[in-house]
Amino acid sequence: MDLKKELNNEQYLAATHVEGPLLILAGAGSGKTRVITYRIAHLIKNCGVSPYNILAITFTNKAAREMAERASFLLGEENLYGIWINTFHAACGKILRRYADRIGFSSNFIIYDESEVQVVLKECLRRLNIDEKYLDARAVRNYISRAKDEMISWKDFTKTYNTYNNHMYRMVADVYKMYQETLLANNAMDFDDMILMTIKLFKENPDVLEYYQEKFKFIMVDEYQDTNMAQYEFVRLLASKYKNLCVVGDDDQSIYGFRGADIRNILEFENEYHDCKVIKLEQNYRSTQNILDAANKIIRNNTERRSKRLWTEQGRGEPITRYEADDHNDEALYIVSAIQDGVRNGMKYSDFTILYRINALSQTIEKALSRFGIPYRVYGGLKFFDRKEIKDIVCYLRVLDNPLDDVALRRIINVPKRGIGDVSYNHAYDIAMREGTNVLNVFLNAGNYSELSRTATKLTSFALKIMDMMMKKDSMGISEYVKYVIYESGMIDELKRENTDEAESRIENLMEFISVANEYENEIQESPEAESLNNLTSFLQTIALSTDMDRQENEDADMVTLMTIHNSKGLEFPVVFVIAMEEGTFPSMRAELPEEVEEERRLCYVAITRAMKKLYLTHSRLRLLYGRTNYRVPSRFLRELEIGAENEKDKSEKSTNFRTGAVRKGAFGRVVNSVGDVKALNQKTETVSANDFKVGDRVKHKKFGNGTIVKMEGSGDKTIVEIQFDSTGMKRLMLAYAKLSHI
DNA sequence: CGACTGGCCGAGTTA
DNA sequence: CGGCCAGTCG
Repeated sequence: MDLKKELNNEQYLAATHVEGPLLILAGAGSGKTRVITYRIAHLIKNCGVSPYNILAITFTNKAAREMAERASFLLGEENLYGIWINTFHAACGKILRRYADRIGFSSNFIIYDESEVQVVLKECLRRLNIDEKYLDARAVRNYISRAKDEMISWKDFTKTYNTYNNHMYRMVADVYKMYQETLLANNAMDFDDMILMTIKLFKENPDVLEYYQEKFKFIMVDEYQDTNMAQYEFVRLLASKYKNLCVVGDDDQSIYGFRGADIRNILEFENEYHDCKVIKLEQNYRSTQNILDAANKIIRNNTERRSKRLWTEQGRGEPITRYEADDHNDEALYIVSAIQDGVRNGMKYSDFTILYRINALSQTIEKALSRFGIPYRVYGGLKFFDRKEIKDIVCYLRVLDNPLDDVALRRIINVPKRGIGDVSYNHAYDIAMREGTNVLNVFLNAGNYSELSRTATKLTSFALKIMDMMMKKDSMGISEYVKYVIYESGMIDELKRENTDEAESRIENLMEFISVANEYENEIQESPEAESLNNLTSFLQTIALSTDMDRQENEDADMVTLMTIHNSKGLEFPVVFVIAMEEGTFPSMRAELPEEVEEERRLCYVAITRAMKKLYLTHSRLRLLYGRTNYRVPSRFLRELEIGAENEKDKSEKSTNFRTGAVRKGAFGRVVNSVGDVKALNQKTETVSANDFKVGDRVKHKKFGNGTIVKMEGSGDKTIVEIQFDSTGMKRLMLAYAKLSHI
């Protein structure tokens, strides 16, 4: 490991900084993960620091995993034994499990996801007689979450807002209080609480804080610009003894203001730690100069930032292409053809990524991709762990882990349908409260209560089934047990009886969940610090902190990727499409204040800097969104980028090769795109005319093989042919792009 | 008492 | 266009 050789000068200075605070301002693509991992390696190998004394914090599991992989590549896994490379939430989770009793929780506490939080809040609103029309659960959730980001407890909240005597805030304060009491009573925390409870633990238990301060003599925080006040405080407490704190971030990539990220944490790091060293990484190893120019052009419109300018030793590369579509379908078809052209020229599907501001925009693209047989995967949207069947099985496991988990119990009480509903549950809940026992216990003895007489038999047999499953808990491994519960619960039988495509896919998801459990088992075996907790508890915690991005299902599969810009942060792709660059969508119509628009602009900066070789920016004059078709105005970001729209007439030609950025007179009257590859322009294939084909013709397609045209729609460039292929079935293709030939 | 259906309202980014 | 709730049917 020759640091001098493998790092540039700034990277080297950052990686070899050992003691005292260090701020690394790392521009997009400047090799920041590289610097962190080399610094870890340097500390351990050259400075004699024990891995046990190192804490590295990231925001996503994916980033944590990548960092751990790269560090063990440098040092070998055996030399990392005892290091913590975790997300904020996972690190706090580990600490809290160990000391939960010090703050009034038991160590198998559960983490509520957003939908469970909503359920609890709705219940609170109902009990407080607050009309949801005036104050709904969503709004309350926002108030509470923002308060928690700033470490404002319900007591503080009440105090502060009492002085304003504002009716709305008073109500929020009441809900906040009841919400926290409910969580505590259920031995549950929300995501925000995990950080807050750890801070509380530290503040109330100096011995615990001291222990972790000593343990984590060296602390590193990735994506520091995304920290909120609570996370800042967590880090500050841990680092306050040795001050060996290294934070890495980029103020230009701060895009989580809406969840409380406070950009001041990074902008004011130097004031907070005044003897700190600051290193800027500006050399970019990811993108071409054209892409970086665009990024610089966009971000210079922001005022609240530290100056930074990305540069590269790579050449100018491909010009950036802007495409103005007629409508959302046209936009999708343009992307499809650009991808098909790229693939025809030797690129892989996995080289292409489509980024958008909001999840709803993936719909049209998905339809077009599947229509043309292009493999793709969508991150986000309806997430795996949000699917009904997955939540159901998770709730089964939660009840089996902790029979007092009423929220989970309520969810599975009628899954599969067994004729028990809310009314029975509520009766049982009241009885349990009255008698100081738990709901499951009441179910078991349902025959003794007149309120439950009608459903008593069903309730008792359900409770017995749960008890039966509980007995088997310790006799098998996690994945085996998960499988057992999935079948034993009757979920599979019910789905099989439904016999629909949807049920089929739910069964597949449940099977996939078994492999999630399987993966967990494998990871646990590799993990140095085998958890002392029982397997089920720890498995449940792990999946509570998992997201879609973390499931590495055939990661190297050759597929086009679709995701929101937020999800794309930290990733890179050869070809990037940023779609729906229109006012109201990007920037969002909700961004009104100047600082909100600046955050949108940073988001645009993030999107642009994901691209390595080629960047497409698309927008449409018409778009169907939320069930309405509207006229759209091009995004102000396109104007700031000074890239004119492509000429409509050239659509079919231009799509024949992805290298044809070409010079075009733009909508803003300026010629900006640099000249494309002339050779590539000349390589374009001759345009296919609709007149060359008719229904019934036998044709050949490069990918799908031989087939028969069964239908033709539209005319000219827009002709769509439906072909029954001999081996691959029915496909609908754009004639202009399908490159068909007669046989 | 629970299941099912129709109508209405709302529509962002996330660990 | 879709999720959720209220009202009605079984």
